[in-house]
Amino acid sequence: MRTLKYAILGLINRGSMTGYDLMKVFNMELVNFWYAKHSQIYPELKKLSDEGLITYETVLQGEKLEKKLYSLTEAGKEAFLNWLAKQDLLEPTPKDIFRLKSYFIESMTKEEILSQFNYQLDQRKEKLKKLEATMIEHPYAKGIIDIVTPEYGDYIVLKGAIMREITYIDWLTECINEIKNY
Amino acid sequence: MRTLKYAILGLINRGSMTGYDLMKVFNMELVNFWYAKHSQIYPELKKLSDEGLITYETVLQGEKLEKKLYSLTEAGKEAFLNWLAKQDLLEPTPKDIFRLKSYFIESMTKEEILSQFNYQLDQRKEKLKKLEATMIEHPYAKGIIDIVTPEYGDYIVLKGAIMREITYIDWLTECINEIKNY
DNA sequence: CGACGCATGTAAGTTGTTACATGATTAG
DNA sequence: CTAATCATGTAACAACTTACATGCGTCG
Repeated sequence: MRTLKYAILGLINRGSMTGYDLMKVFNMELVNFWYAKHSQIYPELKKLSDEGLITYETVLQGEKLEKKLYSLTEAGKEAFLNWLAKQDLLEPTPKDIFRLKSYFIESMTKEEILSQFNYQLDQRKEKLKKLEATMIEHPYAKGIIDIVTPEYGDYIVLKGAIMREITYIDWLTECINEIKNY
Repeated sequence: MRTLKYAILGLINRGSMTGYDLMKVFNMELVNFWYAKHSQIYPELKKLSDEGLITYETVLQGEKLEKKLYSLTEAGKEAFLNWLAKQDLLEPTPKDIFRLKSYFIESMTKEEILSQFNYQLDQRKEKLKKLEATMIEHPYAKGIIDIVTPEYGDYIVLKGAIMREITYIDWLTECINEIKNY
């Protein structure tokens, strides 16, 4: 489905970027729903360039270091908007190793189970704390709602990530309590 | 990380199965946290066999149709239990195309946004209904809790899947209301 | 006897990860 | 000056999907 393609087009649509910029955005801002390594990004940029969806101008960083600043062509913008407007069927449920292990819970001792669940819980709580810290910094956290700025997209996906994390924590906690009382 | 390998070992550990059985279990019972096509399962079974983790006996179904009934070797059982007991760091957050599109919400019109979110909501509600119907059928739904049977694993992952779906629906609903009132 | 499900496999292609490879710039 | 970060790429491999390919069993 070439999702990476459209993720890149969408980001460049927000403003011209280099491959390195894209890498940082993927692995810092979008990491809660999409990401990619630079080794996947650079070849994809080459491909999009060949397809005529993006162009670049070479910019000098300092004396020698060349970087490629990409922007969308008209065709690129159109391709992105078509993808965005297309209604998709539900994706297959994401894979989850911890849930898989939980499915096999009968093969663990009570101690092992509690140790596994508590470790998972600690990590999830840590992650939630970081997400909530990001939310506090967010301009929209104060109740300003203007849905036609990029910040609104940032905001709703962040809210979704927090809700998802809380639910995972609730599930772990319920399981732990049930197992403890057994 | 060879997760499919351990998923298969875990399922065969519950009882001898054929490749076809595994396919059905993956795509019906485990589908909420792991799955695989038969084209991935058969080569993996071959590999596990070569590694000495599983063996099979050929069984006749009818007059001519041969099927391979797989079971774990001692080494296979050990490999599975070691994997199960190993504590893992949090996986990267699963990718999600709908959240990605939501991130780019500023490039959609209000009508497009509402249409997208409502379509997603309908599908998610449909899915939740199916999960809840499965839960009603489940022996553990009545409150019997015995954590040392395979059914307990089934039960907690199903509960987790329902909680996850409800949260997704809540998120969509909140977004829709916010956008409607804008 | 026809349709659907059982049963097993391979081939080609896409997506994503890990490792290899190189060099410039900037902040302390 | 040196470590971290900026910057761009390729190669090999692993995981996964789609399509190709075949044939038996069972139910109506």
